[in-house]
Amino acid sequence: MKDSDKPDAVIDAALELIAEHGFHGVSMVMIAEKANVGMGTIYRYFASKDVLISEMYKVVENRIRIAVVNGYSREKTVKERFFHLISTLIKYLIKHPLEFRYMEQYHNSPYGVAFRKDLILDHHDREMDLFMELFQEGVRQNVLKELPILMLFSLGLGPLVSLTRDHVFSLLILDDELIDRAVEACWDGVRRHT
Amino acid sequence: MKDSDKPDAVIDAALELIAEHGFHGVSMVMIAEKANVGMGTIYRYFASKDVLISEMYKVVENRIRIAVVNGYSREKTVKERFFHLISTLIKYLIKHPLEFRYMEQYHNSPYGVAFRKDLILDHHDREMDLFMELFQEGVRQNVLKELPILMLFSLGLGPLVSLTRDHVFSLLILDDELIDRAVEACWDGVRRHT
DNA sequence: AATAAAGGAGTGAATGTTCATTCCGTACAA
DNA sequence: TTGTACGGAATGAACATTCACTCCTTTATT
Repeated sequence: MKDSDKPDAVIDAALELIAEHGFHGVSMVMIAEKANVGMGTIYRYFASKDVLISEMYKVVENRIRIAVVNGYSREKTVKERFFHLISTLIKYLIKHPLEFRYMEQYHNSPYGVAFRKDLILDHHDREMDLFMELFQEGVRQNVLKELPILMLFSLGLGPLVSLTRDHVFSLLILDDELIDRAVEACWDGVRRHT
Repeated sequence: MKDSDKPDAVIDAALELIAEHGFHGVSMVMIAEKANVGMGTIYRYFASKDVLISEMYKVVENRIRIAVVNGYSREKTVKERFFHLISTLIKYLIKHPLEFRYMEQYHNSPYGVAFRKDLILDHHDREMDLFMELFQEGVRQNVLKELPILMLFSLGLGPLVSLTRDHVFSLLILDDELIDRAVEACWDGVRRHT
């Protein structure tokens, strides 16, 4: 065996199980079994279930950031960048439904609440900062509506979450064309109408 | 004592506790204590914790429906109706943050997933139907974008959830003017631009 | 009207189960 | 042989649910 696949195996197993059954529907035994690992092994790498869950968050968040930053250029127009960010994000999440479901659960749990405050108030997250920066620039250029940044954020990203969820739960099938039209609609929501 | 306050007391206590600590952060003992009721009493009215949680959903859903339907008239234009529905909904949820938090948790839990499918596929929910009907009419009149109804739904209501959450967690203060501007922006998202 | 019996709402300690976490034994590497 | 990664049975705490009991109200009986 390589220099320990184990932690990764644990994270992958946990991701799959939690996406399906929720944080509290999944026991450490279930995770250990799915990962083909002993109970004790999990605790060698993660101090507790809570720590495991938080580590998973960081892992997923990082994967998303990497996907989204790829191909992003500060040289492009605000509109182009907006389109790139939103549609890349939707496409990534649709391709990785387990990660999407995991994130959704995390954000809507007691973990997520405290986290959310830090995130936005302390500006610690680089992915978020990308959006902040973009929206700020958009407002400065009179391209976007003159609203609090956080509101632009909700207007631009709120539909994304809802749409992705519908797709993940097969209530709707988002193909590339439909995604484009959705992003166009989000853009209509945030952009300034002369 | 009146003809049994107990079940209501249980629901109110549970609502408060669950909004704060999440489904699994709340034990039946905690609920009983907060409601000033014996453990066994809860089980006289609700067969299990799961049943209690589902009943609570129905109660909250109904309160919301009543608030939203009030003042709604099929005679008004699509735009007027859209504004009425969305802003009434935001205002109600801001006024009842416990109910908002409860609903959010429910929708993002294993309960909510199955539920969500029924809801949309079986058209059983009257509040939802109000939106469906409105969007359908809007598309027919060429007032709204020609997109799947479910997409219009996400575009119109996605930001609402996100905005309300920001307000409830004090990341943003939504006054009436800001709400109006937010709904205006949502409208820009779904409406057809000539 | 006074008294008794029934019925059922309300209670909370006791139960059995589930789970996170621990800890000790095993296997393998150096 | 010593040390390190691993496994999984054992532990104890927390929890949902039950049940035998206590009122208290309503109804029946005299």
